Amino acid sequence: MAVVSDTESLPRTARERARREITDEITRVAREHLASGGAAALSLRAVAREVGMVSSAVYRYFPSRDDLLTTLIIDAYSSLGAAARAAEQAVPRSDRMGRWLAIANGVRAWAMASPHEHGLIFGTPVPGYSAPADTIDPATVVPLLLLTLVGEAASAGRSVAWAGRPIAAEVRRDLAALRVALPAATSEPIDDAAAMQGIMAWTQLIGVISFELFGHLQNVISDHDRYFVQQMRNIGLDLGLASGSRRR
Amino acid sequence: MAVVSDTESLPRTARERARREITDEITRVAREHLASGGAAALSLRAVAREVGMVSSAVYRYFPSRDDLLTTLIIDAYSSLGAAARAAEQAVPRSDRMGRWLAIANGVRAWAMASPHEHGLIFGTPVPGYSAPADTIDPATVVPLLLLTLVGEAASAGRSVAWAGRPIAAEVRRDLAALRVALPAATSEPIDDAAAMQGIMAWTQLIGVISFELFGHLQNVISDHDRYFVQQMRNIGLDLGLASGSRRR
DNA sequence: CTATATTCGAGAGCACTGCTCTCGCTGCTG
DNA sequence: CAGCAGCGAGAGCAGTGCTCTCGAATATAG
Repeated sequence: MAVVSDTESLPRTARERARREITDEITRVAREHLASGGAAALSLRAVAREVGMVSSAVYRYFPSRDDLLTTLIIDAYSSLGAAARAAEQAVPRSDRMGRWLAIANGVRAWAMASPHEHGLIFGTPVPGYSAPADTIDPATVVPLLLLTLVGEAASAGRSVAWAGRPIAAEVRRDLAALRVALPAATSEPIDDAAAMQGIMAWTQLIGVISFELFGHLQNVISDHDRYFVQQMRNIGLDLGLASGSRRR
Repeated sequence: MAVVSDTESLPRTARERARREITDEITRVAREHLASGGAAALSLRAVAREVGMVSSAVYRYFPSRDDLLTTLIIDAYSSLGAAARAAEQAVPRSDRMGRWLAIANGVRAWAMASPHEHGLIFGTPVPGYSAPADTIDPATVVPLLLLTLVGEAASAGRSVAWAGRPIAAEVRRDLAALRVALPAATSEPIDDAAAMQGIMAWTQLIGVISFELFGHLQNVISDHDRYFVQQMRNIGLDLGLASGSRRR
């Protein structure tokens, strides 16, 4: 008798197996519909039709359309996190600027390949919906990657461009709480200025991509590829990720 | 016979007068619905009911729901631009850092007061919708305000933190086209690095607000007010807007 | 001033949505 | 093996955007 955890247990009965398969099938079709039409165009009935069920049957698997969307949101976060991680690991760990640019380009490439997924997690939240607890974990992957990177740079004697600038006590408190969430082994604890600028880099990364994707740079930027890496390289320099000798 | 321009002419007949009033009434009610429920909850039928018409009658004034939304988008941009302008003009023109912070706080205050309007213009674009030409003009108010500010700082001998960093030729071309859009009288033409960092400030401004509004800083930042001005002040410093003597 | 043309509101209707409830069938389990 | 829980189908409800037709009010031309 294999002991299995009560969450994510293996399907024992045929019913459970079928349930899992059908659930997967529904989410798979839903993901396709999301990818082609966006969240607003995601119709539970249309998904049901394509799966070969009547709409009411889908409610055996997802109690509401929003729950289906929540699943897709978690999916999107995971997929994004995986893409960023994969991109980073293709670069030698000593090349911190390269890793930052790899993450940035990875996140952007993911967003361009799945614009509606990007819109789903970084765009306007759906009306009655509030992010359930399941989403906060996969959502932290990329920002944690960035903060780790800044921490490593600090360990290597690099400091952030904002180092030494005064920070309000209340903000320091928030940043302190954030510090403990970092994997302490790989880096020395980052200081407040580094955390501040790390979050700004994260915000800027998503901001630039969203601006491009949502059309806010139309008639301004034509060569989005080059503009993006230009912007990201500058941010990377401010983060203290420059290649070459220490302390510039 | 008063000669009137063919666009925005005064209502001459009773019909035209009524048409204008009813159009305004519809947009007014629609704006209320948008404010309380968001774009997704904006129902043409519900608006019609509240105005006291049957739904098909509304189609005499707006050919589709998306056209109603477009009107609301333009409204939102105008309102945002006015808020930013008003906030800036309450600060003495010589205090550039103060003006930047006023704009930033003004934009944020506007977004907090009208979160759904913010989501409408900076969030996920509505499905089949592509921004009509009417929106691009009011949309440029705030970024132009920022670039002007940076230009003035340059005239005063201040330079941007990214000054001197290399910029790809293709990006320079885009930035050159942007330069001509600026009101040349008030400032000397800004250089590429300044334009680059100006757009980054604009992106960061909206990015931070969107992150706050869309809940991406939950469990990270608790004192959003202070965090925001902290972030904006740092950006302001990088923009070369520091108060005090020149060339720090 | 009258006749014609335009504009407009109402109503019915179509195809679609999310969601609920009931009714049998089927597979699991005591 | 009997009974129970899970499941799919179907009908139905309230709502949506949008179209079309039909009188009535209004503007314009003769």
